Amino acid sequence: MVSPSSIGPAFHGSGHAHGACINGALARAEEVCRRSGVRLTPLRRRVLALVWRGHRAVKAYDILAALGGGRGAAKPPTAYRALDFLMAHGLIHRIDSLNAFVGCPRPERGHSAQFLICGGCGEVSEMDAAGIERAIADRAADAGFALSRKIVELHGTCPQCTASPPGA
Amino acid sequence: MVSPSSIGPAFHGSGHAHGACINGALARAEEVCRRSGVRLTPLRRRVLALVWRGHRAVKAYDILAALGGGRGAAKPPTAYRALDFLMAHGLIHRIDSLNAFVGCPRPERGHSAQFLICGGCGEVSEMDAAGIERAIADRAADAGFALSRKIVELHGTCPQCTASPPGA
DNA sequence: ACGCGATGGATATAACATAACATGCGGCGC
DNA sequence: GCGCCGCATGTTATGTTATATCCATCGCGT
Repeated sequence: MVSPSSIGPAFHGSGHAHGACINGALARAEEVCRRSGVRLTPLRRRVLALVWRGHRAVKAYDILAALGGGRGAAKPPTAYRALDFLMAHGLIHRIDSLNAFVGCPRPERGHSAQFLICGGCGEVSEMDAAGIERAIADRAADAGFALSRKIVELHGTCPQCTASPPGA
Repeated sequence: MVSPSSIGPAFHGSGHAHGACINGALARAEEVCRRSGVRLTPLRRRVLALVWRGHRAVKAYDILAALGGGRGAAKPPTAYRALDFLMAHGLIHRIDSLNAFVGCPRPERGHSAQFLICGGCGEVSEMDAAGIERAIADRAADAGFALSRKIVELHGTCPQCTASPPGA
């Protein structure tokens, strides 16, 4: 194992038992909401599960389509409201460079994260790298700039895709 | 001059002679295009000047509106094509978290930049901080991740706005 | 004149996001 | 029980951002 004690930029590849990821995420979400005294309603739970369908970033309109396919189709605000709630409670993150959302593996901790985004398989891995945080904080301090939101989205190719590209 | 040898996270505040910024940017752009053997057409030049109207990020549809106000209004592809060209040649950057574009003060150098974005005045300052770059490269290497595009967008409040908030 | 590539115009539509208002439903005081 | 309140969701409409596709034009080499 590369990074035992951090979130770790571990890419999952194609063959892992993903059900455990989803169930774990839902359980952590229940706990977070219980502690904050807010309600993880069935709709919000469904949306969270949809975001956790994989380790890729999911688009709002894909959520929407999955919520209500046919006639009684869900409308955009339904999805966006649930997503806003989940973001407000740190259960998901928005990836601005993709206009998409990804589940947070550590919702318990208020954190500012960095993301590795593989252009091959689409997988998004969340890090909490102290070195990057520190470098950013130092440079902002030099500039007299008071930081609020730090966006670090790193695009590239994950180890698995470097070894065996998806197209090959 | 505040930061003689670096790009410097210098915020300009409200009172500086901005014409020089625009003219300088246009002159650098001419030079970059000349060297690359591509054409800075009148349209592209106009769009670049519009992006440089200030040190804030500018939205594509604001460009569009400025291009053709009335009946013979410019159409979206006109603006996006010019913006794509300017980005391809490093003359402007896209700020993903704002869906907007900002002029690059150093188009000569291929660089990967970080941005400080003030929520008070809207000013965007470009940095090229070696420490941040290094921390990111190190962490990506640890993860076996091959970087291509690095997005670092830091939201907060600039020194001027910290001292005297725009609303006050 | 002819072909060719680059440029930009025109039309249409896709993709992403929010405003404003209506409805349902559960808790709570009384 | 009843009225009221607040939250969550549904509904309608619209605003914002971006792209696909096809076509007209222009400069240029031959």
